[in-house]
Order: sequence, then C-alpha cells, then structure tokens
Amino acid sequence: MHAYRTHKCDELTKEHVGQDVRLSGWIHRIYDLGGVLFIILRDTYGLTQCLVDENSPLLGEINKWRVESVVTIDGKVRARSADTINPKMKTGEIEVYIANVTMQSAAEIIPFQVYEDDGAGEDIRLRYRYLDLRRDGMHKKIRLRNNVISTIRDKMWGQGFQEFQTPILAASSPEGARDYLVPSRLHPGKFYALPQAPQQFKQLLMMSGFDRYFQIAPCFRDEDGRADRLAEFYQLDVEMSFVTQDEVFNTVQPVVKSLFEKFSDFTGEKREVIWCDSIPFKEAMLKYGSDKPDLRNPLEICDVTEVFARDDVSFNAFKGVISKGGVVRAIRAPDVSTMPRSFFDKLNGWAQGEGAAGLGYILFADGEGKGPIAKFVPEAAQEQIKEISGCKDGDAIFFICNQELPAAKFAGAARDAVCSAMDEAGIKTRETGVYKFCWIVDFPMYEFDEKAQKIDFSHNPFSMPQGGMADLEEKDPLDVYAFQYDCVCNGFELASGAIRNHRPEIMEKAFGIAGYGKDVLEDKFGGMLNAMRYGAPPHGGLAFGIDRVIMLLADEPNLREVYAFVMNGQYEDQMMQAPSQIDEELLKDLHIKISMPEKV
RNA sequence: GCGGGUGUAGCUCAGUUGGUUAGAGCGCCGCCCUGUCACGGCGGAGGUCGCGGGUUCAAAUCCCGUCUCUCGCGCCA
Repeated sequence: MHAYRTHKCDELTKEHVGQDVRLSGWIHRIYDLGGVLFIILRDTYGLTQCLVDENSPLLGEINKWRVESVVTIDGKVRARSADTINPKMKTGEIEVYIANVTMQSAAEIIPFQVYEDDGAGEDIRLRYRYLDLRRDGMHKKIRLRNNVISTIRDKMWGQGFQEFQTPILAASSPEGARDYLVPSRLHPGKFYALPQAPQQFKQLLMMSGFDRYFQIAPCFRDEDGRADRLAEFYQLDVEMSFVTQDEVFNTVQPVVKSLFEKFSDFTGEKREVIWCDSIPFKEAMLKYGSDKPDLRNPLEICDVTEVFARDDVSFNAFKGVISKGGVVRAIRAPDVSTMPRSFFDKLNGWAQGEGAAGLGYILFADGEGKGPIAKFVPEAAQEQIKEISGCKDGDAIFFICNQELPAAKFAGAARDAVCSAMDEAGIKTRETGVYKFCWIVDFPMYEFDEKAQKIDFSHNPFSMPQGGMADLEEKDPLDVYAFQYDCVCNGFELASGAIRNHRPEIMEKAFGIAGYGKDVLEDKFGGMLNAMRYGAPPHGGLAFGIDRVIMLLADEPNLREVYAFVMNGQYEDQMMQAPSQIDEELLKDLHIKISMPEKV
C-alpha cells in the first residue's frame, strides 16, 4: 500500500464499499459525539468523512486531535445508512471506518478558522497566508489564476507567438515610475533596476528579427499602492512586427475575448462578454470623464458651457470660471425627478467630500425647471440644456464647472456617483453580469505639464506620432495624436500599448519637442536608438495586466485576492518580513551606507 | 505628502448622555453525549479597550498627539 494514500479525498463512492483504503490530508472538522467521533478529512480535491466509535481503542487518542493537523488514516469504506447520507458532499454516500491512524503533523491552535470564511482581517490573513490559502475560496482563485495563465500561453502560441524571457536585472529608465534598485557588488556605487516593464527589450527583439513576442512578464514599480496596484505584478506583454494598430487589435482581441468567455462563469454567474466600439481619447474624456470608462454605466456627460455663457443666464459662480477659460459639464440622470430631496443632498454632500463646492442640478418636472439653481437659468436656456443633453420631463441634470481637465475628471467621478446613487435608490442603472470592453484610441502625443510649465509626453515616449515626421514639424504639438491605445474593461485599464516609433530621426524630433536634447536621448536610450540605426522593422504591441484580468474574472475588489503570496497595501510582507534591515557586513560588501531621513 | 474610515478576548464584533465587575458569537480548555456533517448540553480560561499624554471624583467613551491597517487623492510615461 502507498505510504500516504490510495485515494484522494473526493474519490470514494459506493463502488468502493468494503475496500481497505488509506487517505491523507488535513483535519477539516471534528464532530465528537462521545461514543462516536467524526473526522472530516480534506485535501485539495475534496472532503471525506471518517469515523471511530467506542469499540475502537483509537477513540481516546483521536479526540485530542486538533483541526488543521495532517494525518494519514487507514480504514474500510462503509456505505452510510439512508438517513445519514449527506447529499451536499461528493463522497456523502460513504464514510471510512478508521482502523489505524498516523499523525503526520499536529497543528497548534489556529489564529482563524479555515473551514469557513470567518471574516478575518486582511493583515492577519496575509501573516498566515498558508492557512488562508487552504480555504476553499482562495484555493479556487489561485487555480483560476493558474488556469488563466495556462490558457493565455496556449492561445498566444496558437496565434504564432513565441514566449521569450528578458532581464530582471536591468537598467534604470528615466521615464515613468520610480525604479526598484539593486546594488551591484562588482560595480560599487552602481545599481541595476528591476524592470517596470520589458518595454525596450521587447522592441529590441523585434529589431532582432523575431516577429511575434509574448511574455508573462514580472514588472516592478515603486509607487504608492491602490486596490488595483501592486509593487510587483504580471503583464501579458506582446509585441509584433510589420503591423498596423488594427492588426494588433485583430490579433489580441480574440485572445482576450475568448479568455474571458472561457472563465466568465467562475463566480457561478455566467457573464456576457461584449466588445464595444473603439472610443477616441478626447471623446472618452468628454462623454465619460475618464480614459478608462465603465461602459456598464449608461450615463453620459455633455458640454453646456455655451448655455451658462449666455447673457440671460445669471449663475455667476459658473460665469466667473467660464470667463477664465473654464467649461461646464452636465450629466443627465433620467427619471429621478420624483426622488426625495435627500437623494440630491447626498450627492451634493459627496461632491463636497471630494473638495467641490457642491453638485448643482436642475430638475425637470411638470414642464418646468426646479432646484436651487433653476432660477438663474431662464426658460430659453433650460430648453437649450434639454436640447444638448436629451433631458426630458422627469429627468434631472447635474452640473460641474471648472477648467477643462479637472472638470472632465470630476464629471467622470460624478457620473459614477450619480449612477451608484440611482442604483441605491432602487433605479437600476449600472448593468451587471457583463464585461464591457473597448479600445481607447488616439491618445494625444503630448500634454502641457502645468507643474513644470512645459510640453511633455502624455503617455509613452516611444509611440509613433500618427502623422509621422510631418505632424511633428507642422502641427501644434498638443494637436499631435499617437498610435497609442488602451484596452478598458468595466472601468479598469487592462492593457496599454502602441505602434512604436522605429525611426531614430522621428524619435529625436519627438523628444526635442518635449525638451529633451539629443544628448539626453543618447544617454538614456542609446542602446535602443543604436539598434534602430541598423534596420528596425515597424512594430507595435501592448501589455495586459494579468492580475487585473483575474481580479475581474474572480469578481474581487482588489489584486491581493488573486495572488498566493502578496504584500500588503504598504508593500510589506508581514509573513516573510520584507523589506528588512540588512546586516552591516552585507552593506559593506556593497559599499552602501544608510542615511536615514531626519525625523521632525 | 494629503484626506476619509478603522483599531475592544486567538478571530469577527457590540458597548447608551463618561459611572463602579467591559459583553456576545466563533475558537480554545474540562466534563457529558452513539449518527454528526454550522452537532448539542454544562462549566471554565482568556482583555495594556493600538500607544502616549490630558480633562474628570470617575475615561473603551471627551480632548491633544502618535502609530496601524484600509479606501481614495497626489504619484503610477
């Protein structure tokens, strides 16, 4: 007989009745009824009920065992009597009468329960992650992750891509997020950087003549955390040669769509996968107030600046902002005019909590406009608002006034808040049970950096400007678009990518416009720039945040739920103690001295 | 760096206008129990009320400071 098991904990059925079997696993639950004692034994496959009764000399020993101990049980499979069959268990028709037991590893008292989700806080779950991971829900999510990654590999190879590996000890890049640095012992005073993404390496692979690259790539960024951000995370990194933007979409979209369709019933509810039309960045910012709109929310934003600029409108709070170049954005909320005053007060309170003066609105009911600011907007102007926004009797419209970018962003947040408020008030507004995808396209190449008072890249500096060199030379830089795109799903940015700039002279020009001289370009990106000078194919690609994909499929609110081992929001690992202080000797080897910040 | 929330038993939480012995469920320990599968019954142990200071006859409760975790802003090409 095998040393540990003849069967797994989900295998035994009526067909095995009478057989001598050996099972190993964790003690899931113990029911001690005095003269009879049940042990529910668990492995990753399932549960099996084992028992002893007072005829067994083992009863006195087993009743001292604690849950989560690992044991090996020998016994005979018995059919359960009709009245003791448990239809909720796969093995519920049988039980194992224990003949012999071996305690493999006794468990101390556990800090939280494994058999149920007892609501233990995240900090303690992470500190005892190996216990947390034993729970059924976590087991399922980690297996989902593994299955998603396996499926991605299958589908990408199926599309003619090959999987590459790129350096982890890489060079620091001046753009983007802060780098995690690794000191070099052999080169005192010098550092490697962990890659924020294998961006340059994958482009270099294209220049090396490999046509289709992908990688499940670890990425590292030293910025503050969020529910959907981690210090280290994984991307499905993709790059292709001799392709247009549409070809990238047409190649990747079926992979992602079928991936989601394959796993979209993970939560038990089958979700629809809908790929919506692409949205230009500018339109997304106007209509949704975000470059990652949640298209399940049907509310749209419109611009009503011209209405509040009219001479017959006397709402001075907005007029003052408009005169300084500001805009007024509006969100139509259908069929809310019968909502109680508290509905609007709550949204107003939300806006104030966000740092705004409030959230002005007009109600259209009984053929007239009502609400606090309606009296400043005469009927003709109200008609114009209706025309622009599509408002009709019974609707309300909310207003946001500010300079263009903050107005767009705040309108986006308000669009979400209004939608949630309507859902809470019982007016079902946000769609559920669906993954709504779209591509956001036509990102601007540059933006005006208010802080530095200069023009800078708005996204990826390696993107190809849509008009090539001609656009860079002739157009206002702020009017130049890039072949740059994001893939958005349910309000999350799942992927970002671009057709790259493979022409060194265009690259020089592009960086020049952003104020970076040739010397800076050579210094920071000399390796790749040189590669471009020896024959670079037109190429492009993108990178999907795999963790976010899994988070959406698992319907979890944060990324930590879909990683086996993960750091907390402060990017600390309380289980393994990272980061930690390092021995003086080790630092000496690296020629590093710690200079702590002064505490005030 | 900033803002919101949070912190009471091993875990999840309750705790009134400040009031004398800080509670509950689960878990743990002991005893009882032959059909449980959220077993049941009786009994018990377990607390620096995050930490420090202050107000008060009296503080889990009020005030000040500080720390933790968490959500968001900044940041994340």
